[in-house]
Amino acid sequence: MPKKNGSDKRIQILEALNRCLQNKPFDKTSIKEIARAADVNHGLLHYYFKSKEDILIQYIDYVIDHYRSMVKERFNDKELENIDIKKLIEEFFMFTHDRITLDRSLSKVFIEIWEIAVYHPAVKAKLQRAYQEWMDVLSNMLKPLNNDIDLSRRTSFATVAFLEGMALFSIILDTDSKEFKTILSDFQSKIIDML
Amino acid sequence: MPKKNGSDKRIQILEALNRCLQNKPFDKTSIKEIARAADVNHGLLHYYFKSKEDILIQYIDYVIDHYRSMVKERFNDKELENIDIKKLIEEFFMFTHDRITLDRSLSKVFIEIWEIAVYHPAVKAKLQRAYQEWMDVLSNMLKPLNNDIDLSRRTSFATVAFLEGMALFSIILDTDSKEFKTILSDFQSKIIDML
Amino acid sequence: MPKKNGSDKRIQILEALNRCLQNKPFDKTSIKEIARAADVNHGLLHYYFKSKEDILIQYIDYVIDHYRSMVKERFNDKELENIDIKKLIEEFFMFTHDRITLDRSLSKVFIEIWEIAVYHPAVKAKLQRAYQEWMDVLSNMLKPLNNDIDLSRRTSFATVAFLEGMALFSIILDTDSKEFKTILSDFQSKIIDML
Amino acid sequence: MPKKNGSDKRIQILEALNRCLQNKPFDKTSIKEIARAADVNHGLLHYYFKSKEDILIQYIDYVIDHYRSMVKERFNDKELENIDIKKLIEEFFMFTHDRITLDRSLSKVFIEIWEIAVYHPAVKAKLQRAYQEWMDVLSNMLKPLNNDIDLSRRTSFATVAFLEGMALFSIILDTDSKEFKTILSDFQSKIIDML
DNA sequence: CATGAATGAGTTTTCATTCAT
DNA sequence: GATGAATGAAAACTCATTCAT
Repeated sequence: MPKKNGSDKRIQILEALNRCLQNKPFDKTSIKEIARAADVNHGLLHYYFKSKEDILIQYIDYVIDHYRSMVKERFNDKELENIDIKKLIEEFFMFTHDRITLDRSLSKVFIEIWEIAVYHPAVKAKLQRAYQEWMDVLSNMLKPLNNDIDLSRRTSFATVAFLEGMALFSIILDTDSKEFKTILSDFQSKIIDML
Repeated sequence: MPKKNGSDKRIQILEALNRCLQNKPFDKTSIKEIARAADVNHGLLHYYFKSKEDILIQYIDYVIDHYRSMVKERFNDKELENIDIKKLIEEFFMFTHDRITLDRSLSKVFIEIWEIAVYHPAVKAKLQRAYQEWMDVLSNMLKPLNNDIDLSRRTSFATVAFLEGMALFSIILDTDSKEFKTILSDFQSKIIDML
Repeated sequence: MPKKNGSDKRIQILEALNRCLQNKPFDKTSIKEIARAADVNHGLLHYYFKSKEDILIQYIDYVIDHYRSMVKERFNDKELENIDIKKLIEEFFMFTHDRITLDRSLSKVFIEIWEIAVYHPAVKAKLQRAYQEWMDVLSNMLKPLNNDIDLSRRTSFATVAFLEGMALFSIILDTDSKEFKTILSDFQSKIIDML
Repeated sequence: MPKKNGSDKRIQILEALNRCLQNKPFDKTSIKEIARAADVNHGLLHYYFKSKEDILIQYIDYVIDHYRSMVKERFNDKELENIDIKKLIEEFFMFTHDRITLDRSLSKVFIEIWEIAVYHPAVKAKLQRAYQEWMDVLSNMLKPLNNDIDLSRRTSFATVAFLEGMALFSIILDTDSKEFKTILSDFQSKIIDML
């Protein structure tokens, strides 16, 4: 669904918030700052959103949906059905690394969302659903290789946990980028080998 | 006159903050709330700490030091020198799982600290040091097994990333506790096997 | 839509401060008191001014500009060019006495501004400029009478110092008003005679 | 009355306040700052003084008494009775210029006291008494020269006003020190000539 | 839809003052 | 006389939210 640029002030505001979150946590970002970043009048934010919290919720939905649809587009296609499963998993990892784990701007935002989720049940539920989906996609790929549903599920869980840990460390630790990628792909090949 | 009562008001306040952080993020916790939780007058917080931020910084130091010393006590002992290295690593994982990864109250706090670190260079630096130490301890244990410093370092990095991802998921996902522990110990044995 | 009402809230607030300063020094006047005197919500003061200090600075500018323009209007006119110089000086003193030195409300405010200037370089600079202008106007009037620039400048300096001392005493000492005016006009005639 | 150094904590505190007032107005100087400057515990200030305001009042008394006694010592002596009156007045001006008008630290403090006096009747009364005494001393010197009590009083009033205006300008305007002294002594000789 | 003035609750912080030891 | 912990009132300032235009 290509958004006609500027046609939707709502999206414009959510993207402004995304930019703001690169510099400050949500709680320290005022509605006026978001408005300024979105280049709209601050009063207008209350026309499109019923409260500051509502902006946050819609923003989180927006981010999660964005990545959910990215994954869906790439891996739910029919054409993938005939592909070699190991190759598919490899592609999945490549995609995940490049588009998610190594996207620093996204990782920053996710650390923020984690923290919000800890204290905010509705946000927590959203995250749970998103992670569940992610694990399910991976789990379904692993199943054919070992024919053990539980093991596949546990392996997916561990893998996603590892990836999120790596996303965290990509922001918190100032690790050399080459080293970081080596660790990521080492792990990936070990997972594949193990199966 | 030994200052027996009142001498530990500082700790009392930091522990009150720890309790507060189980319910609310730091930014939404007012100084008066911390004071109430610590059962002291709110003005006193500014007697012991120069600002709200100072409370946070001292709290983070307190938490990190607490765990650092726990690890130091357990694994820097001479007696460990003669122990079987595989057994030592196993013990290290058991310790880490029980005292850190599975401590939900601690994990909650750490998600909060991660978020703060993203936007706060001094806090980030503290985290970096703590994680580095943790990785170094593990790395030093792995080295004798594979004689490859770089591999040991990367394995430690991946392991700690995985553990932090698991800590995150212990809070964010409502996973069955048994399943969670299984994933944790599966991973541990795979690591050990690999070496 | 011409902003007729509300457009002058800024002036309204500065004039409220002027009234407040008749009763209390600036530091003892709270923002809420100024707001009450201006009959506006206290939050609004932070909408029009970025801080309490900013109110003060803008107030001082307002006061100084007010008097500067009063003097400019009266003495920078072309028509003055042909007038008898002694008469002009006489008029200048009359104007100064009536509109400045004998304006008790203004003198009160100026004593406050002096004190602030002592510790506040930016305010000090504003005062310096204002006094310099005042001395220059007078100096330019005296010059034709004695053809000595330095003497004119020194006489102006002394005169303005005297007038400010008198303004101070009009507030601090409870001198009989008639006596006070006599001293003022005695001095004026002596200055004129001397030249 | 030589004060045995350190024997009188009260004086020690008042002199600390004097030092503080070189940097900050009284209202912005905290009791703890005064205590630190006096090198005494801040709780002690409330032993020697009943409130912060009491420190201020006693300080003002202390300053005024100090200068009153300086003048008294110098000009109330019998030996002055036989001296040439013009010479005496000259000495009086010299003394005043050197010890009061040109004492920048004192002038700073006096600007502060003026401002306090504006809003504080008791302080105002103290200042009135001090200025009255000063004018009386001068007036009594001038009387023999013109045999007009009223004129002498008015001349004294004007002279002291001028001197205080000059003290003000010595702090507020950054006038060249030589020029400043010239203005001061020019004025002095004109006064003397006039009589 | 858009604007920006207005509101008022809530936050951190300061600090004179008290008081037990 | 000293000390320094403790108290609580009051201050400046922020900001989400409302609303008239």
